[in-house]
Amino acid sequence: MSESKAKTPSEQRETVDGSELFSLLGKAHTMAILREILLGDSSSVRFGELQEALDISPNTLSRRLDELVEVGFLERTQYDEIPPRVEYEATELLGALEPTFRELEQWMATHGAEQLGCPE
Amino acid sequence: MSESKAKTPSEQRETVDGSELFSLLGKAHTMAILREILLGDSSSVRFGELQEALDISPNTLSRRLDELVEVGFLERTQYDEIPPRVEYEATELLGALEPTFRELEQWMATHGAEQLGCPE
DNA sequence: CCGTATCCCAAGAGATACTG
DNA sequence: CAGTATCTCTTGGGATACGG
Repeated sequence: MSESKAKTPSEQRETVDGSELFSLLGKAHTMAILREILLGDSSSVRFGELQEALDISPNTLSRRLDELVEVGFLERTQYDEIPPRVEYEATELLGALEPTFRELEQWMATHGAEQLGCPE
Repeated sequence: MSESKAKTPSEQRETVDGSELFSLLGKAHTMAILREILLGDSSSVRFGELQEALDISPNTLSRRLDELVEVGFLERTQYDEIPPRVEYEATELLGALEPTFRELEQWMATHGAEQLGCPE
């Protein structure tokens, strides 16, 4: 079992200011990504999975994931295998927000919004 | 007591889709505005108040308010007086989101974010 | 497989000046 | 007082091609 994981050094700031955070939430695909990870079947997701499920161009998805890691919402784990594998999963920080998240979804369901994320 | 109110006709859609909504939340000053109205002392706010309190240029503030009215978060009431007066207040729709909103604030307080909104 | 590097185009935010 | 009209500048996202 040579797992050989490697968490990205990730210069994650301990403090995140609110404006930055909400601005990130409003960016394209962010909510869809979080939804996939937080409310999806598995607790972790691979790059390709997201790309396929949400139909995002790789550069945009990459940026979004970076940002989410940077604010401390996601944790990136890289497995040194061939072919390469990378998993993203929710941090505790984000986990603490899950109830709120579900509440939001509930609210949306009540008011005619079909689903989160998925611009266009 | 010549009140002479006038609610803006407001072509408010009944259904709002999630992406549009989160995108709006992420736009500059949106959260700050909602915070001011939802968690502020008074339940209604005037244009000038917001402009002063949040330091936003009038055109941007105007756009933001329009959008918030359009998605059904705010209600605009115009008083036909001189000088003109306009009040914005939270709709029931937004009101239903207040617990979630407070939860979010709580979450932020716990994690080092000082305040919502206020970009830069 | 999981990205990065470029280029281009569109949306958005601020400054400023002006109007009902 | 409460906005609108422009204009400009920046940011952001999609497409595509390529790299470890």
